[in-house]
Amino acid sequence: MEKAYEPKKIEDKIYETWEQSGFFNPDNLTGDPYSIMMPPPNVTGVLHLGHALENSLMDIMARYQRMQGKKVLLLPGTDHAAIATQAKVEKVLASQGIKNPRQELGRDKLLEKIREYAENSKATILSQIKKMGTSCDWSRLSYTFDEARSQTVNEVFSKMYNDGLIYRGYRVINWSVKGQSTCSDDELVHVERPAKLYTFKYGPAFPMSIATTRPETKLGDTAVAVNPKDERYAQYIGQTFTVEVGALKPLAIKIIADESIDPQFGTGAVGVTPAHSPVDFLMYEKQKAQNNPIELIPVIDQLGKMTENAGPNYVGLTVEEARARFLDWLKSNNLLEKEEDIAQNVGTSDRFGDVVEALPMVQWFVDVNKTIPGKNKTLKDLIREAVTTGHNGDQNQKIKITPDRFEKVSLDWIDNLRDWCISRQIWWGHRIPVWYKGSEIYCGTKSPEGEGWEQDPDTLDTWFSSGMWTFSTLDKKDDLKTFHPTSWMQMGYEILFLWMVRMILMSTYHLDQIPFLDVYIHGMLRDEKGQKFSKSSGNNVDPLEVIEKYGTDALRLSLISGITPGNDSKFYDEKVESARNFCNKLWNISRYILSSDLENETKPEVKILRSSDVWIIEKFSSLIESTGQGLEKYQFSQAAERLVEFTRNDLADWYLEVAKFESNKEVKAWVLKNILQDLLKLWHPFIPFVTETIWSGMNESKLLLIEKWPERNKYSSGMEDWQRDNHLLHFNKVKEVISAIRNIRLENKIDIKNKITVIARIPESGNPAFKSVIEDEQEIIKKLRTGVEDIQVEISNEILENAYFAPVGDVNIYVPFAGAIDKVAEKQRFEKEVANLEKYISGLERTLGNTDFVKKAPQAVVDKEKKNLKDAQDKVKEIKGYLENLR
RNA sequence: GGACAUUUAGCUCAGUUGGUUAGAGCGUCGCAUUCACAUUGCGAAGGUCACUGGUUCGAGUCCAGUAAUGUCCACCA
Repeated sequence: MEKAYEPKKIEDKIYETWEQSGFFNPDNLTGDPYSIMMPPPNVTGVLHLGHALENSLMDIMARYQRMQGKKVLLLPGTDHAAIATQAKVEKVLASQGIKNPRQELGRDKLLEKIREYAENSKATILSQIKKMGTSCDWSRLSYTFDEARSQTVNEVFSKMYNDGLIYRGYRVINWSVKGQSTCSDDELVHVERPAKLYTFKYGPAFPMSIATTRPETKLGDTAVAVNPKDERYAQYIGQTFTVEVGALKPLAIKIIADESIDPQFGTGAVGVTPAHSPVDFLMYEKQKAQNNPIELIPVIDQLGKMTENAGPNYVGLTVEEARARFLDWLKSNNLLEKEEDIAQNVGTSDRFGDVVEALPMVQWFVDVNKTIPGKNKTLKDLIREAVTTGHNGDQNQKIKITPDRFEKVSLDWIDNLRDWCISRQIWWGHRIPVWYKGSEIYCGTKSPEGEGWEQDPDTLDTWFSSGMWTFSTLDKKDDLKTFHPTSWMQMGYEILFLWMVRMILMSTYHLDQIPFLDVYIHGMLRDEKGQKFSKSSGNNVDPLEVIEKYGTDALRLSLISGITPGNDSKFYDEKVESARNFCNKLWNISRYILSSDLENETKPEVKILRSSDVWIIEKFSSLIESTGQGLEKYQFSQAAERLVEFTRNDLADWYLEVAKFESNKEVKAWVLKNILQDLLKLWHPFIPFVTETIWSGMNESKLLLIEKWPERNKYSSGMEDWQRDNHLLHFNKVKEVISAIRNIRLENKIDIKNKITVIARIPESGNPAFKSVIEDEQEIIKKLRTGVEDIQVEISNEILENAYFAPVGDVNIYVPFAGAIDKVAEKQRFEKEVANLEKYISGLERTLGNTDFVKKAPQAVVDKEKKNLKDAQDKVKEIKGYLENLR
């Protein structure tokens, strides 16, 4: 074995071995099915650290479950990411001089360009996933835009259409002028910006003033809404006033009542523009439902210009120009009353970046509030059910969200859910499976027979297809039956509403099943300063570079260290570095163990186990349990932390050191060999490459990848509890003694090469029998190792006078080394300790003197406290006695 | 405006159902080194657990309020 672990040399080779073994494919595995669908990365570019984190989490679970003997499917894939990809490619093309790609290239050519880009990006992404060591089944690789997935999209669309859950309607939608497409409510990013709030009157005779930040839209006003309880305006409700503001026709403004109007804000009266405000559109619909309709006048078009309706003075102007002109008109007519600066939240298009315009258009919508035929439930109900009572009230079909606080957030979101606009005017995406011929309309999975049918030019919202990811990917024979609902899903909180909820909607509607049993929400990665990673802030980290420098295992371990569900975490070089160091530590531990003589296949007899053996076996046994539990509860960080602690502190620093002086080679061989093998198994899900490499040096033919998870009972020592406890107690004392000796030596600057004379006694033996003199630290370790009696040494009065006394539990050690002892420092040290102890004692006494405590606290707690008190008092007595002698 | 989260050592974070002396890693400082490992080991210093009040025999932990920071949602025109 090399002196240091060098990941670069082996990682690719190992991944290849795994892949060729066929065990990434569940068809080659047996056992209960366990499935994870990889959230498909967008084909807009390369993977970033967030993806690396996700791959680590998923792969840890997949490998752990595989070692549990399950038939594990981790299904990889990519997402065509409709708007995101088209926007990206258009930007690239623009930078190459094709300023207006849609017009200059046309539909087919532009799609060709995007496809080319997407394929490139896909190839890069897939190779990155492999680099991460992700154990996914490449034979089931999926793409949201491939044949099989598109087929499912058409099927589900048609089904929803036939169920009347998808409709085509004229409604106000979010329109990106820049992208020339709609956006759903969830694709908006709200940005705060300074704006001006203008207060004005439509005309001198109009009974009230209104306030607005968008004066130009007022050319399309058809109502003024007031709160019905507002006495100032109650008399006007129901009246219509005709005003002349320069629009094509005079505006008929009806005064309507609406509860949502805040009488305190502005003038308490709101100009209603049904065509250009989602809120106002709601009022428009409400009025219509109450048979008290108001008009709807679009004054802005899809290019962001004023329409004819806006009047001859405004038609063709941009909204900014129209605004200025309208304000001029208000001013010159003395209608503008106030102008104030306010902060305003505007919705911008997530992908194109421009402020969206609210426009009325004919679009396709998913009706979330309509009763599903034959079900007495709406889509909204289905989503709610899945996270509360369970699908159809079945608790086994309830989605568990970790951490659970996201359940509440989801419920709030569901309550506010409005009809989902699913049609987009971009070209990159699934074409809406609807065909028109004259007034005829056809919806189906394939184009209809006959001539003259024309398909709807629009494409579907990308989330419509990704919502089906958990089942559209399972198109192989029996896969759906075997792997759905999927076992576990992980995602960042930022796509909770965009994706998680839509998967629930699609799966419960289409399959009558929840999409996944468990969902784990992870936080976002931030840089050292807590800032988001992004290209624009220049702090982007390329996972491949990190891998190149430190190795994949180090990256994986650092990513999952220090994270807790749902909370953001910071990522920086030092973290990877220490993970890399750890991998190397594990490598060297193995190197050492494998270089020693391990010829023993049989478990040693209980009676020849030393206390250190019992100790490490017990520690390891509980490690098996805690690692498993940690993973079952998705406490990745904690599980890894415990593993590090065991590997580094317990195994390397204590057991291996002490074992160097172990005389019983057979015991050592069995313990070391077995613990090392099983430790590699525990570590494998986290750091697969280094563990597999070490493993391959021990087991020529078999892969660690499919080894069974260690059994705890293999490490039961088979001894009585009291016996085991004695061993553990003893070894803990040994550790204390060794530590104390180290301290003494260090503090007194005793060279390790000097002989230290150590004299110890066991107080409770009552009659200290001193036997031998021990020569140096390593000798001490050896002696201590074999039994307490061995370190009892003869002590003369002469030695006692110069003795250094360190109380360490029940074992007291005297180190006569007169010349080196700084008595003043020692005195201070002990006085401090006494002070601490006394503080502790007085606390305990207060507690124990409290009758309520004795009555109410559990007996075990009281007893423990009593024992603690006695121990502390004894210790103080001893130290005080020593301090007396010191004078 | 609403909701949620966070606040513990210089930094990054643990702290399971309340149990009395609050932990780790990094960093700092000191020390060690023929050893499987300098990608190492040992040790020390460093914290009124944001603040105020409450519940309790007992609060970092539960409750209420305050402050700071962050995130999400939202139709103040």
